[in-house]
Amino acid sequence: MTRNPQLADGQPDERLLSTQVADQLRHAILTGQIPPGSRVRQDELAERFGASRIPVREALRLLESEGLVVLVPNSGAWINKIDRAECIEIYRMRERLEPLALSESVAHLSDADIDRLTVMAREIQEAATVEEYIDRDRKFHLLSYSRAVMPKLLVTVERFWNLTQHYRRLYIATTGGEGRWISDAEHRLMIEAIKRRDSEEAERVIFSHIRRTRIHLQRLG
Amino acid sequence: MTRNPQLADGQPDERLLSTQVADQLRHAILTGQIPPGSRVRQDELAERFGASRIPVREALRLLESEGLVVLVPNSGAWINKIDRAECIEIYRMRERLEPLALSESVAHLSDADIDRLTVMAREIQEAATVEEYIDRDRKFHLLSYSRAVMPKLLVTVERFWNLTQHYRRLYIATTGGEGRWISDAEHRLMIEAIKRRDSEEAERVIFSHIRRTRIHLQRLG
DNA sequence: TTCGCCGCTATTGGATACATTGAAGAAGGA
DNA sequence: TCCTTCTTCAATGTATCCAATAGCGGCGAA
Repeated sequence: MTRNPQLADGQPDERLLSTQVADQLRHAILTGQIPPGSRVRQDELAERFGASRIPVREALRLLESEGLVVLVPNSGAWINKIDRAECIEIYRMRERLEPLALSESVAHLSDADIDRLTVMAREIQEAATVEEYIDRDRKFHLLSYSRAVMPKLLVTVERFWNLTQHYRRLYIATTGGEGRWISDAEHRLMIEAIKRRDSEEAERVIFSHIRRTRIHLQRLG
Repeated sequence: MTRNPQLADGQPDERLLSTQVADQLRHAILTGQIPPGSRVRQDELAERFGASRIPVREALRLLESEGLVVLVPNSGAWINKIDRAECIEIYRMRERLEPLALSESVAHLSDADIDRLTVMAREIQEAATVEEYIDRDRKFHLLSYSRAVMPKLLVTVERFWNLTQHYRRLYIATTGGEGRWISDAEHRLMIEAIKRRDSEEAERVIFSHIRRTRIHLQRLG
């Protein structure tokens, strides 16, 4: 009754139906299984997950707070179709926050982490499909930030990645081999800076990396 | 049935009980009416707002996503007692994001806005109580950012202000006249930069302003 | 035809009722 | 006395049911 929430680890209890529904829905959205702009009905989701509408509603509320779903009172829920302007805005926030995440992480990344990053960078280069690429790229960058002891920042960054997932897919699809080559080089430069524990240089590299991608997306419009 | 949510303005419909409950609860938390760390029971809130537990639960979920409330499954809800480390972390994110907000706003602030900022800066100086000070200071800074056409960023910044509200109160209470004098000077420098439409200088001033406050709070620990 | 009004229905919002959890306290033994 | 176990119950999680709303279609008039 008086269990201290400050001591509880942040992991939400997966036994709660609402979080299960939210997790599965989030996954379906991020993989494109449910396309942006499509409407989701509470009844349908409830049936799909074998639950009542209550946990479904709470899941939708959660995903709305993450920006993945748009709820219109008394009307319904839609998968958020993020427009170009919103995507650009998020990229500009990423340009400011991710350098901080990386810089705070650099000192705490283990040698094993760095080896892993090196392997992952190569695997990104070798990705054959768009899906493979964005999945590996995501894991690479999130690992590079992961040792920053700034939990709120990490959650925020991951949310931004989720929101721009579809645009990253677009980026990979529209950039030729040239864009891929530049990204791969930036990844290697970042790893080099990390190896030297040069957090300032790492900041600059990741900033440029995000900014360049943002500008590419801006030009597509 | 097919109303496009993208066109709907972002204002949540206040007629929804859950948002009403959330708004009132948020206000009660920010004013310190409900102290950090205290437990909130769904039944109590439901009775207090004359509603059932369903909208109360949704309100709690919303406030949890804003970081104001901590929910522990099958246990209960507490008002988030933000510890010093979390506060510092948020300040470090603010140091990165608010310069962007200000810089994007500078070009769009009207002359009337700038006059208003000038008046507000004076009113902050003249604030007699801590409550007056933090209220005016909050409105001053949020106005300075308000013309940035980056809605997500503005929402994020306001959330961070909400989360650190109690620590700003602490800051004002612990800093002597000296801290006040420096802040006031920084406000004036910021307005001067805005008047010259010098967004880069404005960025530097607001960065230093937040950073100095953060360091003061760190030293208190 | 086209515009506006009105009732219908699908869908969401909220209330009530039931199930489940887990923490405090009682009871029992070592 | 202290520890373990069981019981109990307060509080949350979920299901079901009812109310309210918004959008659609039909109808009629200009």
